[in-house]
Amino acid sequence: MVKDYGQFCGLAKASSVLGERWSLLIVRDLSVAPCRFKDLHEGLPGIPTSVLTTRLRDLQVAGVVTRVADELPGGGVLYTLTPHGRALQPILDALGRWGAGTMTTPQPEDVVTDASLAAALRAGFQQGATDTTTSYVVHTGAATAWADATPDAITVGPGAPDRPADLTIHSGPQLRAVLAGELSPAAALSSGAVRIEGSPEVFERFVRTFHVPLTGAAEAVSR
Amino acid sequence: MVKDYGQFCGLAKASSVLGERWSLLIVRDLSVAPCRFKDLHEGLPGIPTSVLTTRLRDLQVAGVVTRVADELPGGGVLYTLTPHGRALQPILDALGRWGAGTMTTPQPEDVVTDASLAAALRAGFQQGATDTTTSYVVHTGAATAWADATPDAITVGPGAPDRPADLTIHSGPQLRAVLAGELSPAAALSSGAVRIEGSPEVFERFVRTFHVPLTGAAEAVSR
DNA sequence: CCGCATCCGGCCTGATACTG
DNA sequence: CAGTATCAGGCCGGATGCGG
Repeated sequence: MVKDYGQFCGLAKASSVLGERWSLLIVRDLSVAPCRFKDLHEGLPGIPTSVLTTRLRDLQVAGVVTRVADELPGGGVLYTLTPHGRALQPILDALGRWGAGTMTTPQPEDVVTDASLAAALRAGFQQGATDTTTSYVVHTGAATAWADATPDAITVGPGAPDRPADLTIHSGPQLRAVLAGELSPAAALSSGAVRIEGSPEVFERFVRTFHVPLTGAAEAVSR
Repeated sequence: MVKDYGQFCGLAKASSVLGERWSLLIVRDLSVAPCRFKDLHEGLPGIPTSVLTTRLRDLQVAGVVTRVADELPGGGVLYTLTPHGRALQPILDALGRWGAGTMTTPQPEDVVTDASLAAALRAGFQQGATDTTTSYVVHTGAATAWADATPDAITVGPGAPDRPADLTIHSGPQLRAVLAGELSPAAALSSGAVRIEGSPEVFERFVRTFHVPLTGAAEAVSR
């Protein structure tokens, strides 16, 4: 079904499963929370429904995704990661950090979705950066996600949680610069780039806990 | 130039750079050794030269690859990974281990290249599995690669080295089963599936040092 | 509505041939 | 050696339709 590379190589097999357009982002969204077809379609602006259908089927065949009936009212179908698919999470997080290393200012058409924000928080989590347990809610652009951080574990999810958080953050894309260390938390707050509900000390802890540095890698092309 | 996903997300950016067909395998080959155009073309059976040209150009623009004149006699052009590209190595190794978890017997048309064999050895290296330093040469199918293993570091390369190794291994695809723990080193030797130049004790050390278990993840598809 | 299947224009891939 | 040129076929992107 899926196009292979004709090599007996783990990376080649992985690439034939995950290398097609949209596949990695589908797994990303499912790694944050089980999704219905509609959730995936809305969280992946631009994906045609036919391609989403094909990818979900191929990911099932590859043993990455399962399709189960939704028990919640309204019915529908829930897509979930298998254990094999869940094993991709740390790899996707590492790839996300790598890709974030060259991200500074978003392109005009760049959007942030709930799932991508949650995945970014999970990827940026610095184990041992703090010795307390804190709950966060982050709003940036039209996206919302929550994170519960303990000293050595992180739990994230899309959207807003039911319970109030220790710190709620409202920001635009400048949050990227703060997490990269390019903009100090104090400056971000005083300039109004970031608005918080909670104490500035907890915001500084947030910045320490989720730190994604810039690696600035774009180099000249010789041609 | 490269197609983007319109998301301000590290994983989406990484996917637009590495997600196109052949890109990951090009980076894999370059992570093992600098390559000339011809080396890449021969190490990636089936890739059209036009696609290879396009990918190399896109990877240069993304700051992953550099193009330099070869100093060696005969001249030519050498492609190398930038520091940003080299940062992908542990991620590719992890992806390779993930993909290898479902690999058992190769398809009839599956080949093994020097670079993929070297990358597989690097990916399978178990830090701390041994307290000695050993040099290996592995032949499997038409591919050859070498590895120098210290207790906590691995160096690999394609082809055969100049110096003789502590252990030389000749095998077919059964080596995969041995490294997965499905076939004991002793059984592999006595059955003739693996032939070695060196001591069986060192071969057992090899198997401990490069261990890639099967995770068997293929699941039923509901439809 | 939700989860697809179908259809169509256009771009990309894959194969071959050819050039500096 | 290191690519460019060309072309058929397949996949992607976008719109529409349809059964439960």
